This record gives sequence, C-alpha cells and structure tokens, in this order.
Amino acid sequence: MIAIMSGNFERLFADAGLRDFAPGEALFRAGDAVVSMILLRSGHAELVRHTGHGLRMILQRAGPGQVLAEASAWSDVYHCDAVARGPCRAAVLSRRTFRMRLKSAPDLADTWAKNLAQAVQAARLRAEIRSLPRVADRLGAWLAEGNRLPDKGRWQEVAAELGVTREALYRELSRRRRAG
Amino acid sequence: MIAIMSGNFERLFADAGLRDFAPGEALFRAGDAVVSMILLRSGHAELVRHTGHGLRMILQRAGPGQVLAEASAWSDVYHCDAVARGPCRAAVLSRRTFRMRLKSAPDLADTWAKNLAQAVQAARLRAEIRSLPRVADRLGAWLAEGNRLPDKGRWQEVAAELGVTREALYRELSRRRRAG
DNA sequence: CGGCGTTTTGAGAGAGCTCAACATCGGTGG
DNA sequence: CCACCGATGTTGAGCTCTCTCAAAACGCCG
Repeated sequence: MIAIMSGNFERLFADAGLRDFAPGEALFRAGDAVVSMILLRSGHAELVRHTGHGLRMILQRAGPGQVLAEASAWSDVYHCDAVARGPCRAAVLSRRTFRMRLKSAPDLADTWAKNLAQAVQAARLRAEIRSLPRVADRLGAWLAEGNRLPDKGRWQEVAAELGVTREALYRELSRRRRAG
Repeated sequence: MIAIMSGNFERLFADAGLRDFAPGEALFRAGDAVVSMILLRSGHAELVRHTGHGLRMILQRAGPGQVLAEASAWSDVYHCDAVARGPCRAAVLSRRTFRMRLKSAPDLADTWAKNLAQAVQAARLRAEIRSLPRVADRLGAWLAEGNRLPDKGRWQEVAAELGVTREALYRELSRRRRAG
C-alpha cells in the first residue's frame, strides 16, 4: 500500500553504504544537519512532526525502495524526526554525492523528478480522500484508485492510510460484507 | 495560501506562449493527450478528478507561478480535468521542449526537482492535517505551520484547505475570538 | 436601493471517536 | 498438549463533533 513505486534508484544508490537501525531507533531528528540521503532497503520508517501542541503528525510512512524526506536534499536541516518501525536497513549516500550525480546524469535526475512528481500526485490524492467526511466514501475512493484490501492482519494499515480509527474501518468492512 | 513558493521557472517558461482561458473553461480534460506543460501566470485553476461514484475530488488548486499536473511531464495522457476558476492566463510550453531543457540544463532540473520535493512536503502535511478529526486541531496545526488567516472574504478558502465546511470553520473562529 | 456573496448563528440528525468487552489467531514456554 | 500472552478483529453503547438545512445580518458594488 501507499504504493509509490519502485523508482529505479539503483544507480543512484548503487555504491551507497548500508546501515541497520533497531526498532524505535531514530534515523535522524528534527534539527539535525542533513549530511546524507537515505533510501530504505528493508523495513519501515515513519517521519514524525511534533506541532508543539502535543499533536504528533506522521508525514511519511516509508517502505523499501523509498527515499526518506526527499526535500532534505535541498535543506541543511531536518524538519522532522524519522524513526524505525521495526528493524530497518537503509542505503546511505552523501548528500553532496547525491546532488552531484543528479547534476551530471540527466537520466538520473529525470527518474528522481518523476518519482517526486508521482509522490506529489499520491499525496494530493491522499489529502483529498482524507477530506471526505464518511468512511464509506474514503474507502470507496481509495479502492477506486486501484488499491486492494491487504490480507487480514494488515487492515489497520488501511485505516491509518484513510485517516480513520480501526473500529470505523472494521464496521465499514462488515457493512460491505453484509451488503455484498 | 497553499503557498508553495516561487520556484523560479522564468528561464524554463521564458519564451513560452501565452494563452488565456475564460472562467469555467477547461485547460485540459482527462484522457487528452499531453502535449504541453502549463504554468499559471494569473488566475486560479483546479484539477478535478471524478471517481465514477459521483465523487468529485479537487487534487490541486493552482495559482500564479504554479505548474499544473506536474506528473503529466511523464505521462502521455491526463488523468484529471483542469478548469479555470475565473479568468486565467497561462504560459504553455511544449512538453518535448520542457523535457529537453531539463535534460540539458542541470540547474533547471534542480530547481524543478526542488519545487516538486516541496510540493510533496506540502501535500503530505495537508493530508496529515485533514486526518485530524476536530476542526480546532486542523486549524491549529495549519496555523502552527506559519500560515496566516487571510482577510475577511477569503475565509472560505481556508475552510477548503482544511477540508471542512465553512460553517464549521466560522464557528471555530468565533470560538477563538471569544476565548482570545 | 437591490442583488449577491460572505459571515454568523441556530437546530437537528447523522457519523465517527472513545471506551469497553470479547472473540480469534499465532507464537511462547511450561 | 495446553496455558498464557499479545496483537488483531468484532461488536456494543454513549458522547461529541461535524455536516446539513435554514435563516438572518453584514458588506460590497452596480
């Protein structure tokens, strides 16, 4: 889910060093200087922003093949925390190297930009879906985009994607089962 | 508002042809072949997606300085409609030229990618804000991001940005006035 | 003045959130 | 094997909040 695709970053991160993170460990924190770009190889990580009012917002749920905090490529400082959800392995590439490669390899820059554009599309769509007041509409719109309900055991992830509580999603699902 | 900033596309669209659109006119429609990239010079336009279930989702509210449907640069066909909200003037640049320029001018590609990355950030944040159940929290989070309440007469735009009805926003505002 | 759009406030209904109880399933260890 | 445990799924009841429909005050402009 949140299937922002592959994006072939192999050549970009081909020789990048690997680093492992333990569950709950921070990949970086808000305020840290940005020294490298991070591509998740395995596991999941969340980008968390604290609003100061006790609100905790998850800006990105990154999985394998995704780059964390893409905008950090143009920022000297992180604006959010990144924490590992379970054990993670990540490819770490110096930001300077990253940007030099984009500058010298137009096809890599194109792939990178294409990935960003699709991420924009996906995020805008998610925002629209979450502005629908009824759970039925959110699920309907989400499924209409080609998304599929995952196996049992991962339904809560869908609830998080839709921005509703698990109970609300469970009820909607059983409602649909009853109606066919 | 929705202030995704400048992004200096002047050089990219410097010699692009200008075209005017009447209120309600379509800049393009879903299914149309993508032949050019469009930069809004003045006026506002909305990207609308119809889900087939009668749901009408506004994926992007574009203003001056913004490029419409960034992902169309890599797609042969539009996936949504774009309609002018009021009179619009837009710079229109052949998609082939657009991509050639990005390929041959690394600094332009960098600017383009930076703009996309910031759009991703903004869209993700908007999605998070809209997943908050209470209007008070949405407004609070939105203001905490440095956004300011516009002049009277434009408050409905804020309601749309937050994904709530105008009434709900008005009530929250008067609640805050009473509380200070 | 007379529209027209925005702002404001009210009342009711609907829907989700919260809290809670319980079933189910998979894995762990006695 | 079975008891236990945690996480997920399921359902219920009540509260709160938003949405919807409605009415009216306000401001702007022809």
